[in-house]
Amino acid sequence: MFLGTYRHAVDAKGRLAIPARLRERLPEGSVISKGAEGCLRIYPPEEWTREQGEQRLTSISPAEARRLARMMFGAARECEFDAQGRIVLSADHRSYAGISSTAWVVGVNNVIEIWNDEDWRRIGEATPEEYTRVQDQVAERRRSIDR
Amino acid sequence: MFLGTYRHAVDAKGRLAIPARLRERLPEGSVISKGAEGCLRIYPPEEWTREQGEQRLTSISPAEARRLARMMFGAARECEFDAQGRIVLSADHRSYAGISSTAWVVGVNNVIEIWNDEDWRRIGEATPEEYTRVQDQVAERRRSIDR
DNA sequence: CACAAAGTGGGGAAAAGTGGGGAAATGATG
DNA sequence: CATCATTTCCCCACTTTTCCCCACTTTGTG
Repeated sequence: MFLGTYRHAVDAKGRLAIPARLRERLPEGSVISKGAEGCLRIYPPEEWTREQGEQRLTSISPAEARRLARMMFGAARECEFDAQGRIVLSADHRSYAGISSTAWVVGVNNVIEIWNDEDWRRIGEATPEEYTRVQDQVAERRRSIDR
Repeated sequence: MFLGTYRHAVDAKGRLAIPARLRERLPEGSVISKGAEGCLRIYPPEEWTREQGEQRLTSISPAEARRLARMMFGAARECEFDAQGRIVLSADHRSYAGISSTAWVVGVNNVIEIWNDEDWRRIGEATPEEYTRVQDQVAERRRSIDR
């Protein structure tokens, strides 16, 4: 389980230190990819497999499957740490997430997300009212699906 | 698993460097052929073998199957690397894929695809909003498969 | 307060990518 | 069959990027 929010520097080489608390739970073979709402996501191996499953492309895959597979796998990279526990964010990933010299690293239960300052501020600094409203929305949605 | 998108130069001799990250997973006997939507595809040996099995022609094969097999196997070549890790794209392959001086090399799980600038931009590049939508599609697809 | 762990920054070696020259192979032509 | 042109591919040189290593700063902890 990944918990907590951390604000770290991204240096001129695009390196970002992953907080030790989170890193110690990230095994070899983790994957970083683009996530919803413009964040980057680090998936531990079993989560990546669960998400992407076996989207194997063959000569007879339907057009929609081809498009999805191209985007999902093309956007991803294996997550490689240097001796200081940093990963290098590719130029593509940085521009997708709007990240320049700092980033927020956030543990979100089963995955780790990486955000730029501005976007994270919008999400992380919710007022009690917003928090309550969102909670109720999720609950409502669950009920309507279970029915 | 092949991951990531890379933009590389294609020189006057039609040579294209395959990114080291992808190349290190490509054994001897890999095959390059034409793919859907105007891309080129590199198949590792086991994927190529699978295609061979699935596309074996018999007396009862439908016309489209015959046509697909002729196109795909007729356009195929063994993938040969020089000492710098480059392959030579044949004139036929380059014109099929509309490739001149640059190309995108994309890891798509079990295969590698090669695209020209314009087509890849259309298929692979996505704003966070588009990407979020595509991800939701993958999730939706999974749910309908699991059911 | 001291020590250890975590995070930050930069220099330099190694690897990856790019481009071109020229020998060898291929094939066309007189 | 000899000659010339063309293509292929092997080799070398150069540039750029990556990543490994070291050192310093900051933070956390006993």
